[in-house]
Amino acid sequence: MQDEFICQENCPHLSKIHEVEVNKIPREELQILSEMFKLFSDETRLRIICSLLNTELCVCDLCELLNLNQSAVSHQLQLLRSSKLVKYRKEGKQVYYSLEDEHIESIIRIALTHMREKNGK
Amino acid sequence: MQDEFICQENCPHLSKIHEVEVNKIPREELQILSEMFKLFSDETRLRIICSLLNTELCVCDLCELLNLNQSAVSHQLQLLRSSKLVKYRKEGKQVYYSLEDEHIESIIRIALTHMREKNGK
DNA sequence: TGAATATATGAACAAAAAATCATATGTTTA
DNA sequence: TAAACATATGATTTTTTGTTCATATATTCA
Repeated sequence: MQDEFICQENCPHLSKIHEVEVNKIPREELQILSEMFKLFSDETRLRIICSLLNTELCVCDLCELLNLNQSAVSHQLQLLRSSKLVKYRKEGKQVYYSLEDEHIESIIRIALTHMREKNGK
Repeated sequence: MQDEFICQENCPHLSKIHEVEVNKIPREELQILSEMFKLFSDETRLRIICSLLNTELCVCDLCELLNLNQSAVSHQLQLLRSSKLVKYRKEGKQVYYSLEDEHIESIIRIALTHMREKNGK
């Protein structure tokens, strides 16, 4: 994982590097962040999240909406749950899922804006 | 990928499902979005992105900062480039990378806020 | 022009994650 | 309490993704 070969001349730019070092977000936070983004990075999970933007839904609704089998949906919900992106409540046989908070919607909205600017017509 | 078994009784909730269907973000957009989030989902790439939050850096600076070899960094930059998250300019032998726009910083900031609320002490 | 430098990239390998399958758990109702 | 139903979960297989190694490209400078 380590390198032997590193630039020598005017590169690397030591003062810049120092500045970035000083202002950097702690490594542990970045690790948690990357795990969070990982949850948004799978299309199935993203579809689940977006389906929950305006309403709560039970597992079965999600299967129907996403045209996926129950096991796949439950496995993904498990991941979303354990990272606190969704919460759930039980009612009889059913389990209703909803988004944990409003940040999630904000993130989706901004990402959409960026995406439409960059990739949109 | 498909299911034989789908809930039958009061579930699925047809009117809810219909509402979600109507308001849903188009599938192709979600696919692009998920690819974008995928770029944020790897810790190495996230470290690259965050290093670029306030300044442009050349490949070699990034190697030094992240303590990674040049090939690994270049491969990740290639991904970030092809999804238009970073741009670059060449100056002599060096190539300077910077973030494409401000949305990227916004996304990081909001995600950080969410994360600190949920996981912070 | 040839050597040194900075970066890019193809291929191979290793690690991680998603889907599937089988089955378990927990709730309702006949 | 047994059957039906809704969901969860462990194990396995398949697919994706990241890193490394080797090498290619492009720029500078002697």
